[in-house]
Amino acid sequence: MSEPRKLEVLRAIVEDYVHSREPVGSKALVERHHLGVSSATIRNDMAALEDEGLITAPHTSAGRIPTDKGYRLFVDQISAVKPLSAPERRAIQTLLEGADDLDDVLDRTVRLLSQLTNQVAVVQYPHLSRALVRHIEFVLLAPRKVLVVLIANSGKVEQRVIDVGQDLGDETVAALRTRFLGALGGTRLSHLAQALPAVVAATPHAQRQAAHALALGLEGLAQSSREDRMVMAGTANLARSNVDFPLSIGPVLEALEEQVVMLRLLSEMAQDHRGVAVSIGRENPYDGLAEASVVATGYGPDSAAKVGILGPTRMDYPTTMAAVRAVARYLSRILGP
Amino acid sequence: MSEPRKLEVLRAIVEDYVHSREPVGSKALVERHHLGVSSATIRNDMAALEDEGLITAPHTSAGRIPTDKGYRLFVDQISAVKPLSAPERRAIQTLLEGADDLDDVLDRTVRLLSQLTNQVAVVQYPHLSRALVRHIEFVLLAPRKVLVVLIANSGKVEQRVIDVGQDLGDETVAALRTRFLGALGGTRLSHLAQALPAVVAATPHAQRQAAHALALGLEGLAQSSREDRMVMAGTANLARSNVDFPLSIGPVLEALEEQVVMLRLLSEMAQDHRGVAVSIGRENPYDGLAEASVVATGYGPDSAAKVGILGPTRMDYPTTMAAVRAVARYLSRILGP
DNA sequence: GGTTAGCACTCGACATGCCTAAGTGCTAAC
DNA sequence: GTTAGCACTTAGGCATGTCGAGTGCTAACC
Repeated sequence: MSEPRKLEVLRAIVEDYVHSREPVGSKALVERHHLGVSSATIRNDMAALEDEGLITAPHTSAGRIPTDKGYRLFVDQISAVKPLSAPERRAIQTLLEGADDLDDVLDRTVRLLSQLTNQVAVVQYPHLSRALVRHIEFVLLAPRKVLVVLIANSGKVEQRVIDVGQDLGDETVAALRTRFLGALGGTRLSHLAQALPAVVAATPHAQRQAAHALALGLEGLAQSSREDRMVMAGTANLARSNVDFPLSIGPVLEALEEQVVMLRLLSEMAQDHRGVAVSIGRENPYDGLAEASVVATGYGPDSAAKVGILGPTRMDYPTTMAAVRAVARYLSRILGP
Repeated sequence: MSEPRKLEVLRAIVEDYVHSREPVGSKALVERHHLGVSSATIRNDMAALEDEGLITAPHTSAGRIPTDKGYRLFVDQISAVKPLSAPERRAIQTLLEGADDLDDVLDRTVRLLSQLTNQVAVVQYPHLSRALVRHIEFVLLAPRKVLVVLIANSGKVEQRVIDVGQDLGDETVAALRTRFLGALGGTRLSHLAQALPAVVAATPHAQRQAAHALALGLEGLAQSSREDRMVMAGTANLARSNVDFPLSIGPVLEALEEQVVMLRLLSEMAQDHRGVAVSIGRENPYDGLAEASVVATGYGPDSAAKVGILGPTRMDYPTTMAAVRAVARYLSRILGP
């Protein structure tokens, strides 16, 4: 029994099953692939693969389907990343280049990626720890409520309403704004937290409380903007692949809606040597995704922000990985300097 | 055959069917409701109701289920809005009062509403045609790219990157900003479009092109912020009520994802005398929602922005309508002055 | 030792036939 | 206008039988 052929059999099983959605048997295998041996031999190989936990039979007399472990081996050792077709590349390029806004870019990206892969696409907002403070604005909404706006030179705008804890007038707010902006304009967002105490300390005693509240607000904005939001598209694709989620797509939708879950998942995934991270079935920390796989990769500076897709474990990994990687590259280029 | 009893029969059918999800027959009807007549009489009434297109039989020997038209009559004439339970009221109040940010308020609102009704909840961002221009900021990102930020006194911030069509320096941008802000600060957003040409006309000839582009950008922001975004929660509820969407929930998810569709739908719905708008099944202009109903109402000033839910036509309308109305009221109160 | 042919066995998928329960529509009597 | 009774329709459950795909095992083969 030769090792290489066993891997070849696994590859064939994965490919056929992904293609047909039906358990694949030994006979069909020798017919569709020219393996050079008889079905009986394949049966022996399959029994070995089953012993190793790489494939499993849904019931006694059915073909085999890959397990999570089988997919993992397939992704890690067997599959080659398929290059995208020329039209696909062109579509990515033209579509993404038409965008102006950051929101617009990300929106187009997820739509594109979901269409390309027929899965749910997600993209995380880019981090901006490297960005500089471009502008700070305080807007008095009510005597004690101030809208704090932080504009970074990267083009990102963050805002939040905070309670300053004391009544303020328009002039005071304007003065505070000038003070903060003068001291902090041009500061790196990542250094904002260290620079803030000095500004607060320098304010007149009467405004100290408000200044403190405002500083906290700004710090929160700089912080939260790091890994806050994500955009999503193509949830309807989940419904189409209804059959692939035996129980229901409910838990999957819940996971997608709980952005915290998805963001943690994305950030915890480690990219492999080819620059793409894959998390398969029960490898996912979240139970609702036990029958789903996530394919993701980083983009932008440090590849810190993530873009990826989510679909059933039974997916075409090589093609999907290629699409995710290609989109991430174009995205990096567009957002790059 | 008495008219009042016929309506009573329809009411009973709707209530039983919503409760049991099974076609309801004449015999079960007289047992569960004390109608004071025999099943044969009910059968005659049901035949009449079927002739009028208010109910229908899935197959020859099954009970009847309400048609869209039947639900419509039920909602319009028969049902009484159920008041919420005291705990529910308290939950709404405490949950919504803990919020600070506008984003936060809307986010909590949809989550709450989706839990309350077990449906998908949507809420549209409040309009700000009445709001005033609080601040305008131009940030030079690249020689020809400027980030335009419009801050309204309502606390809403809109942003967009535009191509100004000519190379600009930092000083020029600062000058333009001062010019625009000076001329437009305090203007109503709804009057912005009228006020802009004068500002453009007053700029030096060398900056005219950029000023024009910036004006267009600002106009777009004031415009788009009207009915731009919406927030959504509870899509997982769709999966739970799988059975109620015979074909698939795919088209429904598509509609929800195409925010334009939902926003138009919401804004086109007319509220009835009780202040709630209901759109049932095929009444919806969008084909994908042929088996869904939308219950919505306005909130905030002029009730211009909408909040509501989407679910299967087979839903508990009275309770749902009560929940939507209650949440809208609390929302108005929180966002009010 | 690895490979192959052959065979008994298992089990899901499908078709058939039968029966029951639910519900209807109609008619004739009240 | 209401009711009782009855013939009729049909979905769904259940038992049964058949078919085909696929497996595991054994014995023979290279």
